[in-house]
Amino acid sequence: MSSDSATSPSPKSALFAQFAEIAKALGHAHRLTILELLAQRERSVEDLATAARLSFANASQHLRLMRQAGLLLSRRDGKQILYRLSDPAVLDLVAALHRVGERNVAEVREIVGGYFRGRDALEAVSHAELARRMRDGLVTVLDVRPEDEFDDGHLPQAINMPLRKLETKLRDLPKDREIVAYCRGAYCVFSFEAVALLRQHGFNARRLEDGFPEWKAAGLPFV
Amino acid sequence: MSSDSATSPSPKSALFAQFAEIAKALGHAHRLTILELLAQRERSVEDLATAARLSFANASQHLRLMRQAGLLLSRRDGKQILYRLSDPAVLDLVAALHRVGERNVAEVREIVGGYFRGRDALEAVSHAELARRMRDGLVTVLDVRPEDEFDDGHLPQAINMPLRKLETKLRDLPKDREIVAYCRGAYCVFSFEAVALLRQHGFNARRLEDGFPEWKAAGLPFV
DNA sequence: ATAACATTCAATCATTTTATTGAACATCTT
DNA sequence: AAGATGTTCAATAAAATGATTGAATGTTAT
Repeated sequence: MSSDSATSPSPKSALFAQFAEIAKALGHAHRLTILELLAQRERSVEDLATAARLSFANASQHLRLMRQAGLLLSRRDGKQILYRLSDPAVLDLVAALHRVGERNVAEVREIVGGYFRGRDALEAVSHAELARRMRDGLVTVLDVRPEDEFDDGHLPQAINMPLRKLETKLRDLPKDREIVAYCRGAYCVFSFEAVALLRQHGFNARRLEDGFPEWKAAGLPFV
Repeated sequence: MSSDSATSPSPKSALFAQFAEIAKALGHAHRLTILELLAQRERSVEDLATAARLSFANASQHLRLMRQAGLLLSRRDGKQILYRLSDPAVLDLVAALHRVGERNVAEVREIVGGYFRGRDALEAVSHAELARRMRDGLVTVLDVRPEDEFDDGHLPQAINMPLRKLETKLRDLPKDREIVAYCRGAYCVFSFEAVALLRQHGFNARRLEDGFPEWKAAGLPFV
């Protein structure tokens, strides 16, 4: 029996309470959505609210909470308040969360295996592999995020075709080179949909395993 | 404006809801305490409840919640139910949580800088460094966790002296070799207290940066 | 100054969590 | 079979969280 186990008094409990606040701040689907959006780039409250389909005040509330927990920082730019991730470590934290889910939660495995993997018979490309193939000039890189996110930063030489416009622009893509489509992150549906559509039309397409934030975080070059 | 940002329907929201459940399961100081205990080894409900100073039913409730979230697994052994971490990825997740806190939460920096760092003027030893110094036979390794945790697994050649017994056993330790004390993890107070005590008595003592679970997770040998 | 705008704050209500209690269940011992 | 033990379950009360509303704040444009 480790009777003296919890004998340690305040400092550790205080720490753990703080860590718990951080975890709580991650503990809501809307907040995870907001984090994914902010992983792409700094955004205003209004912007985030509409993108995440939340009311203004509600988005503001979630943002404040995450800022207090240390996940976000904000700055004022004119009338707007712009939020951003406080630290790349936040991306790691979210990634760790994803990994635990994928490995240990049946529901997650089902969704990932069923919906995501089902649409994507071929293996996805890791960012390291994509970087190599880009150096060798072997691939066309397709960014299927919304235009504004593309404008704010994207992979070198990537072509931006938001999913909705993709079908009308297919003629601009090469049939003889492999196309790698990427998006916001591992669970962003855009790139899955894009690859499915491209394959239907006879293109040789694959998906980047993760997304733009991870590419950036890995220290790979971007524009 | 990325008006089509949240157009993606169910699968992603369902995923994020699942991930949020995992984060929620981390979002309570008591649960983080339980996780730290379980990082050492498998434990029964009763054991955990007393170690974490919780009522039986309350501990059971927290455990069930974490199991449902995928953080823990349980098995029956006779009358007892033994819980354990479901996956080393859970350790990574907790570590990522700590890192975000240390880097971005003022309160955490204060506690760590004030209490923990204050007691430990010298730099802590990383597990990689300790492994090297152990190979070279340069250090005495001191495990200051409770006896039962030591019995269930510890660093090779480590001597177990739970904090309460340390003062009475000082004569058994060498004054001419460096002593490295370790404990449950980075925020386990035992090793800080131990090093402080040892230094007071003229020993050359340092702390292992993290703890036994991290040593194990790094693939280093243990008994 | 005044108006318009972006965001936060405060108050509210519905919902979810937490801790406690005591009963119920499964397993072992006798 | 009966009792003891370890754990879970169900019910409850107190506390925290989430979403909505409308007012308040700080900024820019007129």
